[in-house]
Amino acid sequence: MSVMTVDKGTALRTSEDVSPGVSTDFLDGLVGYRLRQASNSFMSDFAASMADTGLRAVHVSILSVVEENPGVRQGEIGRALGVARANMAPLVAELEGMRLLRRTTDESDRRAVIVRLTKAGEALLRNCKARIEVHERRALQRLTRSEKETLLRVLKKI
Amino acid sequence: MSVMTVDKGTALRTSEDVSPGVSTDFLDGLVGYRLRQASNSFMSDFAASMADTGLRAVHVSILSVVEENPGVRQGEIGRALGVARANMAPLVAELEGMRLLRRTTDESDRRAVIVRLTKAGEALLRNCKARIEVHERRALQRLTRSEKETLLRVLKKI
DNA sequence: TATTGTTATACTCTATAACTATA
DNA sequence: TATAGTTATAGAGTATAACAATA
Repeated sequence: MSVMTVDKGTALRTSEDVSPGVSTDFLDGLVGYRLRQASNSFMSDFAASMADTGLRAVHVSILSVVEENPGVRQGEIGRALGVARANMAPLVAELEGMRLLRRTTDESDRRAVIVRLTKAGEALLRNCKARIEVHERRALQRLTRSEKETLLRVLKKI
Repeated sequence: MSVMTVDKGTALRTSEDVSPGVSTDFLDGLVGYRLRQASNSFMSDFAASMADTGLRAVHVSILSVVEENPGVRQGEIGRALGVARANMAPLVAELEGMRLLRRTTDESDRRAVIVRLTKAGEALLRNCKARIEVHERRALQRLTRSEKETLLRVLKKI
């Protein structure tokens, strides 16, 4: 690269492997920026490891909530996960289409839909959980046990 | 848009006041899940505090990189931020349309576009940085100084 | 009237392919 | 041929409004 910009002084550059010529010092000091970078890299890597199942992260989240709360109402799943009701409908329909869960009317409140895993849903969720454990270990392998615990605890407070 | 003040914003929503009746124990133990929850809540809160400027987070990131690297090429900004070239074009065009930066052809390589902030861009970026400082302090007010430092350091390693 | 779920819609973010103009 | 930028497009995530059935 032949074009040089004006000397910016004594800007220390840590180990940045992306675009070594460009400074991002202000952004690097922001928790919000780092949080989004880490989350995006984590999630895209996870999505790749789940590709052959046909499930995305949100599908696995739903299956996990249904497993822990058999007979939970669809709206409760959405509230627990922060997914709007309008977006829960197609997601749950997809999972039902894959025969991973069944939806039935709640007879004590016929507005509500009750959700339960099928055997296939339980089996696939078990498989996904194993992948998730592998992925978390791999993605966090550069962190000490203490750092992982601190990270989880601190993220809960944000 | 004339004089811009720093907004104090609305109440923060933490991850602790969602659906107490539904168990999410498995997800709660996953760093990937907590990371995404924290990042989403952080970013949506930040977006709200920026709404009246007409800028989104990615716009501010671009302005910040241009400020730190006057005369940087458009493609370099994208590489530094992890934004694909195809997506940089409309983003930079938006900022140019707001008269926050100017694009000129690099005469030493006429394929490339060189970007510089206008006075209005410098002024609005200063305002945005003040908002960001307020937002980071408020979003992380429950963390100790040591926790913030650990969080930043650990996020860099993911 | 309020709530559950559904449909339609829209905007952002991300990613890819095809194109131009320069190198 | 390769690179910088542009345009078009598509999938995923997120959000709101309008609606039907039920409470």
